[in-house]
Amino acid sequence: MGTPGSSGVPRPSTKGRPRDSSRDLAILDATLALLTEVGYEQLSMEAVAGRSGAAKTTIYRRYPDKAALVAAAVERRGPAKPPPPRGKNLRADVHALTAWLARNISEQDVGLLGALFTGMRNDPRLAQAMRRILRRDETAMTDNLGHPTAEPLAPGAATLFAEVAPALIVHRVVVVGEPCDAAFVAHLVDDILLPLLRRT
Amino acid sequence: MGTPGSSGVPRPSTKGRPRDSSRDLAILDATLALLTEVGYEQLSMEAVAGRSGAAKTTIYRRYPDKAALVAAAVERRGPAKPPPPRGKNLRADVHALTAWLARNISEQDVGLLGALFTGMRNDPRLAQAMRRILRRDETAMTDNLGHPTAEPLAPGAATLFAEVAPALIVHRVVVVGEPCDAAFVAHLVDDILLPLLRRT
Amino acid sequence: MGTPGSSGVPRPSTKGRPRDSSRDLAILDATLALLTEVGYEQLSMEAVAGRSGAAKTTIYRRYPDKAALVAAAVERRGPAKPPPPRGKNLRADVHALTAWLARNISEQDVGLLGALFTGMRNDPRLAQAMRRILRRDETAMTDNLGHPTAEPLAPGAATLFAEVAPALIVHRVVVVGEPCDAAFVAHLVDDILLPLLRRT
Amino acid sequence: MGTPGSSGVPRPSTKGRPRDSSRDLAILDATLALLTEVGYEQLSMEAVAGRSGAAKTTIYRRYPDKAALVAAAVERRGPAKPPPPRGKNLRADVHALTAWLARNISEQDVGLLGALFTGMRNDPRLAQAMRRILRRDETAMTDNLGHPTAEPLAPGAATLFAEVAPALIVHRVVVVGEPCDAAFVAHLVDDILLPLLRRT
DNA sequence: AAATAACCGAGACGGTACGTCAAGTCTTGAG
DNA sequence: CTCAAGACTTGACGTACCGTCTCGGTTATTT
Repeated sequence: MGTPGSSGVPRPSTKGRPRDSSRDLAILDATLALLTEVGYEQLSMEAVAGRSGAAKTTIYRRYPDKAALVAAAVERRGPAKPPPPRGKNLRADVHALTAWLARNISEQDVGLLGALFTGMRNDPRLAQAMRRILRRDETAMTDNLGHPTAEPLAPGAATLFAEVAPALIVHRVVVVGEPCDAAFVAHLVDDILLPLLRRT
Repeated sequence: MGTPGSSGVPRPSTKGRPRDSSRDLAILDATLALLTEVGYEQLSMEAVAGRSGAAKTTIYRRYPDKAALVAAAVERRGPAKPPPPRGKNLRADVHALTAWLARNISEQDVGLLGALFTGMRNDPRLAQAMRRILRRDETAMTDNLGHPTAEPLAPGAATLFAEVAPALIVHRVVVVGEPCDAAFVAHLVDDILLPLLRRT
Repeated sequence: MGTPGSSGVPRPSTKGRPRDSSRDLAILDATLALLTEVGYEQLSMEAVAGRSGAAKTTIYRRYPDKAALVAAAVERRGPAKPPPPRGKNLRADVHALTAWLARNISEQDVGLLGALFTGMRNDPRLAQAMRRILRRDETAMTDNLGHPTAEPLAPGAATLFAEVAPALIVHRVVVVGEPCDAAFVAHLVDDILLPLLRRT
Repeated sequence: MGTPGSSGVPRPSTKGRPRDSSRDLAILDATLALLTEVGYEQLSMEAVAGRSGAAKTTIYRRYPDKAALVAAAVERRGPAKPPPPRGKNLRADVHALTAWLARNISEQDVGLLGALFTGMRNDPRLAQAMRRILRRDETAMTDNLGHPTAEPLAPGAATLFAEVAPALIVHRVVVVGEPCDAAFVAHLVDDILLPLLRRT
């Protein structure tokens, strides 16, 4: 991908002036900020350069194009930690997890989806990377679900949760166009998720 | 929106030379064709003009910008008719409906989502229009579900189906990035949809 | 030229509804007004149509293009009458004539020159027409010069005056870019015109 | 004006990639060529870009609009050198100078006048620049007139020549619309210029 | 009186060119 | 070799007029 963390291809090349790592931060910070401000389509490389104080060359030396830059910026942010389950009450745990997920997707992942669409057409490998990031965030909660065994769950319940909950939240935000408020989260938990987790 | 299909408000304006409806067709056809060929982002007004044989001004007279053009092009296409339920076997009916929905979304609605993202930032009313079209397609099947009563369903089952099935299919295509093949449809029907429809 | 006054080619055609002569006036008035307001280049047929209340078709039915329209508008204005010579004092007569000419050229003919330049490239016959109008205005004063014989003049003095005076005034306004004020007129009369008229 | 030739103000800006001077040449050459081929009105920025091989943005980076581009193109051409006076025969000197001037104006300055008219309305400072160029060319001959003193001349004779000769030549070409042939030059010299220069 | 024909307004149509913006590449000088 | 700055090509944007072409409707003359 050409990101600094990647190992092989783009040769960190021991000779010459070393890359200024403060530039990495500035670039990715500016990208994230602009991404949430104006969205993916309206985000211009020129604006990233301007805000970060870096030259366009410096950005293009690191990332081959806009989509890669956005991918790197979002990847760096890292998977936010989901709230740990209390373990006593299954509904409370699922509800907390769902609410946290709804907030995360609404606030952060929407911008990513724009990048995904562009990337899908231009460079399948890039689309793959975007998907990996999105999936990483979505599946981050799988591990913590049902561990302390509040209640016996069907086998594959965690996987099922990780499949259904994000899908419905994304659909709500993007296609339906209404916010993931408390009522929606409750509906999601009580009418869809819990029946599936218990009965499967 | 000013699209030809809209009633009343934008004054068909009896004065002056009437619009050439063959231009409408040519423009929308070219738009749909290019949309599926190159996707929303790569679709340029210049290309639409070129392929349709219409001048750019003729397009801009009808639609204020690219997003409105795409919205109109997709709206015209109309909601494809879902397969009618046989009524004997609930699983067979749900499966047929889901498979049909998966095919439709994979083939047609993906391009729309790109338009939706751009429209969300630029013009909320446009985003609203795009959502309306997407929802219209998604809810088209609601009416036909469970009518001949193959099996007693939970109240609100149809609504629930219209909420969950499209969400998971879109998520599969866009975020997961894998095709909605037979195995996935079966999984969707047997592990998620049928349990919800029967038990709620 | 296609102007209503012209005799031959475009057939006033006795059949059918006759042309509305009020449209002629409105069109030519609007043209003259816009010509002085924004100049020849910035004058658009659309603006003439808008201001005159006539449709573009109505204008193009009368004049084949912008240059012809402007030519007709200026021609209609007609040659302003130069002041009659008093006859007693040659210098006074020449001065009055020159001052009148300077005013006329500054105020009216400047717009024409733009049309002339366009016409020169596009349609030599049109350029010819523009020149005829300009020359008609310029030579209008020839007849009245020196008739009551204030002073014996060289043969061809009137022709010489009609050749030199307009040339210097046009040059002053267009190329030098300074106004034809009293000082310039006096210089023109005393240092150039009178010596030529008396001595040739 | 921001033209490359201007000193100081517009910051040559030592930072960044310097402007490619070969682009300057290509652009101005193409402009001059097209100017003489099709005239000012028909000269399009797109054509200049095409012929010069430069992108439109490269042209617009240097010149704010068409008139400024034309001004720069003409300015670069520089004042053609008038023929040096032989000094023996005043009439021969004046005739040579006049013939040279007639040729120059007919061939080159006519296109400039079109630019001047547009510029006059759009930007007075630009019109000023165009006038400066035209005047520079016209007054280029003043210095060489009468220096070797072929014959005693009236004071201010050179200035008078620079005022009258160009005016009559421009008028002949533009307004009268007839060529500055040998007969006209002779008439100009013998009937107008020499009497003025000798007697004033 | 009816038919015909040219007129008129309005405005759509295919074009050409405009001047702007952003993308991604290239070229300088400095470190 | 990196960095900031900015010039460069490319291609699309949305706008303004051009000159032509329907429309529905309006006068006139001719049959």
